[in-house]
This record gives sequence, structure tokens and C-alpha cells, in this order.
Amino acid sequence: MSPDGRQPVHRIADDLREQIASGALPPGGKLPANRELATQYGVTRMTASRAVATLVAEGLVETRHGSGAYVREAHPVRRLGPDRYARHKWQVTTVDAFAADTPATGDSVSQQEGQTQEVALVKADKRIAESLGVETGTDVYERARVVTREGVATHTMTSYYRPNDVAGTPIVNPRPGIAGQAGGFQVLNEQGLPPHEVTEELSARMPTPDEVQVLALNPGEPVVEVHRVTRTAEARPIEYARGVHVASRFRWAFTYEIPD
Amino acid sequence: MSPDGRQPVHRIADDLREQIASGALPPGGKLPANRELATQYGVTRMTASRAVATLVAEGLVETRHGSGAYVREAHPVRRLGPDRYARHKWQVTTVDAFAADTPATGDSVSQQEGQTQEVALVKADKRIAESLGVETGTDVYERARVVTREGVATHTMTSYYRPNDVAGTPIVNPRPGIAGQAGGFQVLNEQGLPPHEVTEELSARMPTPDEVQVLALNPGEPVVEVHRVTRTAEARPIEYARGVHVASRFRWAFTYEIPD
DNA sequence: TAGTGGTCTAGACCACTTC
DNA sequence: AAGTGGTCTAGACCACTAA
Repeated sequence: MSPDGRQPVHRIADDLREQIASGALPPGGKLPANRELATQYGVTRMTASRAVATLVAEGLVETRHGSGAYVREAHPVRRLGPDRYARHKWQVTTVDAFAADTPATGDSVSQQEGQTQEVALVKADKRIAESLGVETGTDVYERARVVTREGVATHTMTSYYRPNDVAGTPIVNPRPGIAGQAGGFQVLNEQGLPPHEVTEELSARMPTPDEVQVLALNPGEPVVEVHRVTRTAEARPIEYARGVHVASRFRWAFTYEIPD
Repeated sequence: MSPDGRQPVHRIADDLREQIASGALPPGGKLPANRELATQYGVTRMTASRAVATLVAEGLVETRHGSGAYVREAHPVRRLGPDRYARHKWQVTTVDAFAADTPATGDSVSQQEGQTQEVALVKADKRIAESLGVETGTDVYERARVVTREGVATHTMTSYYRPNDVAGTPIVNPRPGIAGQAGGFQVLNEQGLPPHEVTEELSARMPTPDEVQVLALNPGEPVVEVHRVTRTAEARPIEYARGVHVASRFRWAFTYEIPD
């Protein structure tokens, strides 16, 4: 059945891949053990192991040390459209505010359902500076968050603001309730800088080892880097943000008219 | 200097990664040979080889069989904004039309600078059908292209049209000059179905083995899947397209107003 | 022809999971 | 305790590249 020109690793990987595609190995299903594959195909365990490693790198399979290798379950995918920035979402944000631990100044970390948050004053790098319309090296407020969903990290998002725009606001003195992008927009709105327009830039790549840690990425899982600039109706930039998303959990949708 | 808790592969990979980050190993630079790394770190060649393989999977390094392993050069990245669909680009398309080989019907393949093209009549799958507003299983025209840039494949793009919309046009009877998305828009425009609005959906993932072949992907290179629906001003869908882009060669930019 | 990466075997030890 | 994945050694053959 299988003309044997290919190398053992490929032969095994292809067979497994096909079994996954055909449904013979359903999502969540367990692959044959390394040692079993080895004897089945008449190869070393190392070779069998590398075949499975191939599938892991392709994002089809996930291994659990000491337990086995399993066909990866499809994640629920969240579709991100312009609606997620909708005005009504940040004008009525319910603030379940019970300030348990709110340091008055300096760096601070707060943890709440779905995300951690960390605020600091940092020097603007070139991209931040250009996006916010300030000089490189200027102080800007950085608000870094790691967003989780059902206990799993899905993306990081770090916002930058001009200090004058957010001085004295809950952004620099975080408390529970001021969360995520909606919270940021709300504050800017109250500061007389209502968000009106955003520009987003997307690119995909493999993660750095750091990101693998923070986002608990499976090997072979790419990430999407997002850069966002938010402006007022007068085109004044009020926020620059960059984030790293676990690719398999998101889908981005955009609709726009064709320009002349 | 290096507290030895880590495994050999990690130790070597980390060292190399750092040398790349610091510039000690510049883009295009050659890594030490497998055998050299092996003796340097007192490990087997297999182990050294796997360290390099790690970096390949991260997209930092590229190996050339028989030659060596090299730090990957940064590609020129193309920024894709709404402008690429601009009206003026498909209203004035210069058609250097000299029909060398234009079969009158059926499948056909034409090759020209920058892309191959293949046209066929196929049954609409669910997604195509929903996007074009036809029944699943209906015949639709499929126009598949592989786009290259400086001799390297950068992405595939496959468009689908309702047969009635494109019957008798150069789309179903391709000739040089009718190329890419601009050519398709031009034809639709001439058919009285001027493109007015597009919806794009992006997601990133690791490539299938097929895509690795077609796009000549380096191992560890993710792809971005793009779905596009084009509509007239009356919101009538006239084209559905899906493509697979080499992630490292593109960046997508979108600007839009915040909805209510 | 010499150097290089790719791959495989055979055997081993370890760490983790499951019962 | 048994089963599993992760990793490593030591040695080998192959295919490709470059001079």
C-alpha cells in the first residue's frame, strides 16, 4: 500500500496525520504509545517519537508527559470585529468597585477575573513615540495586561498613554473594575478625549521563548502581533497598544469600503 | 557562567539565540557546524543538531543541506492596507494582451510574471455558498493563483464567482494581462457589478504539508489565512476569495471608526 | 574530496502519570 | 509498579554543497 520511498519519520507522521484527518483518531483521542509505534513500524523509539513531535509542531497533536499523545481539541475561536470597541461597551462599564488593595503610586499589580494588570512609567521607544506623537525617550504610562479566558491565557495587551492624558485617573492608579480596553476608553472619554477611530496592524510569527511561557503556548503554536493606535475625531492619538494573541483562539474581521 | 540545570539542547539553543540577538551572529551569518557544536559542548552531534532544529522551528535560523546553518535574513515586509483595492488600480489596468495560448473552454493554466493562474468550474462548499449567496453544491467558477515576488511564492489566492456574473469574460477564459485581484475587479466592474465594499477575515496557523510545498515554506513558518467577500454598493456579493499568505512577508493594516 | 546537515539504530536513564 | 513521553549517548550511513 505504501511505496517505501519516504523516510520512516514521514511515513509514520503521514499515517497518523491521515488517521486524524479521517477521524479514525478523533479530537481528544489518544495516539499509540511511542514504543508501540516503534515496534509497529520497525523503528527505534526515537524515530517514533520524532514522528509525533512533527505533528505537535504542526499543531495537530499535544503530548502530556507521562500520559500520552492526544489529538488536539479545537478551541473555541473568538471573532474580533469592530464591535468590540463599540461605544456602548465603554460608556456603561459596570464597575464592581471594592478597592481591596490599591497602592497610591508607583508600580502596581492587580489581579482580577480574566486579567492581570501592571502599570508603570517607562521611556517611549521609537514606535510608541511615533504613534503617540511624542519624542522618543519621553516618559509614557505603560499598562500591561495578560488576558485569560477560562483560566487560560489568550493574549497580552500593553497600552501606552501620554502622561498628561491620564494623570490622576484610575489608569495610573488601577483598581478592580478598570479593566481591559473598555476601561481605558472610558477613562479617556471622561478626560475629554473620546476615542473615535482606531488603526490596527496585524502580523503573525512564531513566539519567543518568553511568550511561550507567559501564554503557556503549545509547541508549534504561532502568535499574532497586534498594534493599535486610537485617535480622537480630531485625529489626535490618545493610545498606542500592542498585544500578542494566541493565534488559534482568534479570528479578525474587518469591513471597509473600497477607496478611490 | 551558565548554571547547569538546563538540558543540553536548551543550553546550546539559548546560547545561539543570544548570539543572534546580540548581533554576534548577524543575519546571513553562519552558525558553527553540528560537529563543532557537539565537541564544544561535549554532546553528541544529534543533540547539537536538535538545538539548531529548535532555532529553525522558531524561525530564527535556516539550514542549507550540505552547506550549513545560517541566521535568517529579514524579509522585506509588504504592508497591506485598503489602498491595494483602490479603484484607480483596476480601472486603468494596462493589458499587454497578446493571446499566445488561450483554450476556449474547460480548465486552463496560464503563467505570467508573478503568478500562475488556474480556472475551473467547481461545486461550492458551504463557506463559498454562504458568502456568494448561492446553494451549497452549486457550480461556481474557481480562479486559483499562486503569487510570487522575485521568484519566491508569497501567497495563494483563490477566488470564486457566480457563473452568471462572469460567463464569457476573461475570468473564465484567462489570457495574460487579466491578472490578480485587480483583473478580477476590472471584469466585474465591466459586467455592471462594480466592487464597493470588502469584508476580510484573518487567522493564523501552521501550514499543512501541502502548503509547505506550494509556498516553499521554511520549517517553522506560520501562514495567515485570509477570507474576503466583495460586494457591490447594494451589498450583493460578487466574489468570495480565500488565500494563504506566508506570514513573515506581510502585515495587514486597517483603519475604521469606532461604532456605537 | 572534504565538509556539512539529515536521519536512523540500539540502548539507556529520567520524570511524570496512573492505578 | 507499570506505562508513558523526553532526552541523551555512540556510532553509522546518506545526500548535498563547495572547492
